[in-house]
Amino acid sequence: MKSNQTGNNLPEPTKAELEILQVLWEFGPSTVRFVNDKLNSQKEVNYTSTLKQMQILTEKGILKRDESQMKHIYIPVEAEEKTKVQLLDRFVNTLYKGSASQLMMQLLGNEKTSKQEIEEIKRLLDSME
Amino acid sequence: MKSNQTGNNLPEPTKAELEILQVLWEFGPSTVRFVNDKLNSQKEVNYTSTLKQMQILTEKGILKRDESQMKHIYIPVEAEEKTKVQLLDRFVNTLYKGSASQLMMQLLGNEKTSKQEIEEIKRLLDSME
DNA sequence: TGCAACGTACGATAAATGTCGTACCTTTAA
DNA sequence: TTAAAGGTACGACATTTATCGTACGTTGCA
Repeated sequence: MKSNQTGNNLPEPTKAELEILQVLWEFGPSTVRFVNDKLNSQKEVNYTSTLKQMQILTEKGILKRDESQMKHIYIPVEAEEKTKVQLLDRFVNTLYKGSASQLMMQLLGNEKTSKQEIEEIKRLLDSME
Repeated sequence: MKSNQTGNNLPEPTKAELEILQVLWEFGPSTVRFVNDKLNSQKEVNYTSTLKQMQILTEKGILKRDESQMKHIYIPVEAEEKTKVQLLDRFVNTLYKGSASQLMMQLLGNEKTSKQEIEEIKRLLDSME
C-alpha cells in the first residue's frame, strides 16, 4: 500500500483518457465511433484503440454505458465540473502546497493571461461578497 | 512525430520526477543521498531508485550536475518559477482551453479554498492596478 | 593495508499506458 | 439469403514509467 503527501488516490484519468472525457463533456453521451472521429480531427488514432480506452474507462468506473442498442452509448459517471475540481485540487496541492493564492499569482504573472481575463476575475471576486 | 492540441511538447516531468524537483527547489542543489532522505520522510524508496531517477532527469536535461567531487551535486536547470509556469500553462490549456478566469472560478468555488486565501487574492489583484 | 562505509553505473524487471490486429456478432440492402 | 458495412470483444505488443539488485570504484580510519 502506498500513499502520497496529499492523500490523493483518485482513479487518475490519464492523458489519453482525458481527451476522451473532453469529447463526452463537450458533446454529451456518444458512441465510440463519434468520439473516435472527434479525436481524429486532432490526431490520428485507430478506432479500436479508442474503443479499448473507453472500455477500460468503463472498467475503472469513470464511464458507464448504455448497452441496450448495438451502438453502445458512453456517459461520464461524474460531471465535468466535479472531475475538474478534483484535478485542480490535486494540481494545487502538488505544485503549490494547497495555496490557491500562490497559483493565482503565477496565473496573473503569466504573459498569456490577458487583461481581459484579469478583468473578468476581478468582476468575479467582487460578485462574491 | 506526434503533437497535441496546445502544441506543448515540453519534456514533461513525471510524478516521481516532480517529487525530486520539489526537494531541490526547496533545499537547493543537493546530493542523491540528501534527496533520497527527504523523499523517505514521506514514502519508502530505495537509494538507487532515486539515483536512477536523478540520472534520467539529467539525461533529459532537466537537471545538471557537478561531478567535480565524488558526491555529485544535482541542480535544476530551470528555476522553480519557470517550470511551474510551464506546468500551469499546460494545465490551463488542457482543462480550461486556456481560460484563466474559468480556472479561477473553480478555485474560488472550492470548499478548500479558505476565506483567507480569497482575501489574499483580492489584495493581490488590487495591488496590480 | 585492508575493510567497512558510502558513492556511482547500469541492466533486469514490473507495472502502467497506449495502440492495434483479428475474431466474431449484427444489421441491412441487393 | 447472403455479403458488405459497421459494431464489440479481447489478446498481443511496444513504450514509458518506476523500482531495485548487483557490480564496482573511492575514501578514511582501525
